[in-house]
Amino acid sequence: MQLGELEKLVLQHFWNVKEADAKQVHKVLGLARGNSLNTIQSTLDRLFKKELLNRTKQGHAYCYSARVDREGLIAQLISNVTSDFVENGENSLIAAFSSASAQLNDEQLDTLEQLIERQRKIRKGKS
Amino acid sequence: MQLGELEKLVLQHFWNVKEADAKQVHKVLGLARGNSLNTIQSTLDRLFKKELLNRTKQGHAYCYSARVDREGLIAQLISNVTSDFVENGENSLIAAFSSASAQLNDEQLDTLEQLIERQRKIRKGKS
DNA sequence: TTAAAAACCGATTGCCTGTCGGTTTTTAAT
DNA sequence: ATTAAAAACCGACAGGCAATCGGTTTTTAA
Repeated sequence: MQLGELEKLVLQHFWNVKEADAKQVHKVLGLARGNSLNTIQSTLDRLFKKELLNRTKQGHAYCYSARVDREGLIAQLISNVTSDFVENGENSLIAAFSSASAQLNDEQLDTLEQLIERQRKIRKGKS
Repeated sequence: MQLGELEKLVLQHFWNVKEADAKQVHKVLGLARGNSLNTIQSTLDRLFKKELLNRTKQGHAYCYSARVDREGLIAQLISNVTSDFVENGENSLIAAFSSASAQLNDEQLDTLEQLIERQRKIRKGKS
């Protein structure tokens, strides 16, 4: 799934703003870029159809909100873009990590290990 | 940078085959898919321009070979697709992992930790 | 020298995002 | 209920890119 520039801007907007209708998004993003309200509406609709935004009829207009957070979208994008190069059963994130681990610095390696430990503890607590 | 289906197939081909000219690629990939030799040539040319394949005049025809290995390409694709969503200095893999860690099973968590350890050892050896 | 092989060029199709104009539907005020 | 405004919806077009290939030029080698 390909994301255009405006789509990316809109997604990032909803990571700051919780919820907004087309008019509000247009005021914040569209005017600065010279987009018409219709363009914003189309973009919101496309993102909704891509299941990246939620929407509900809020009285007059659709009220949109993020359906995935930033980390979730990143995970999804990585999965999409790498899936054709990953064996069956292999997890794309892990494959990606074995591809890119050399680019991480020591500190980031530590961070990742801490995240793993945290996840393990969560599971112990749940079982 | 967007990769089409045929482009992906060609790249994977060159991770198996070391080097080949258009005719050879066509014989292996193109005929099965019903692609003309010209289509294969165009695709090889595009991949060359994208700097994903090398080529050298080998007597009669260009001889193509992979310029990036699988891991390198995966790393590059991840970087491309996530760059608009990660802060400077932040690594997209770590951001993605913090979102997706809950979806990994225990075994995959182990695998990841082993990969981290392996990377650390590589660095010790180098320093 | 020349026929074959390969590269190169240009055109077309199909898909996707961005872009809106115009029409229909919904909402709310009178 | 009527109606004007607001919003959604529909359809169209431009621009970019992959896929596709026919046809022409260039290169190679017999």
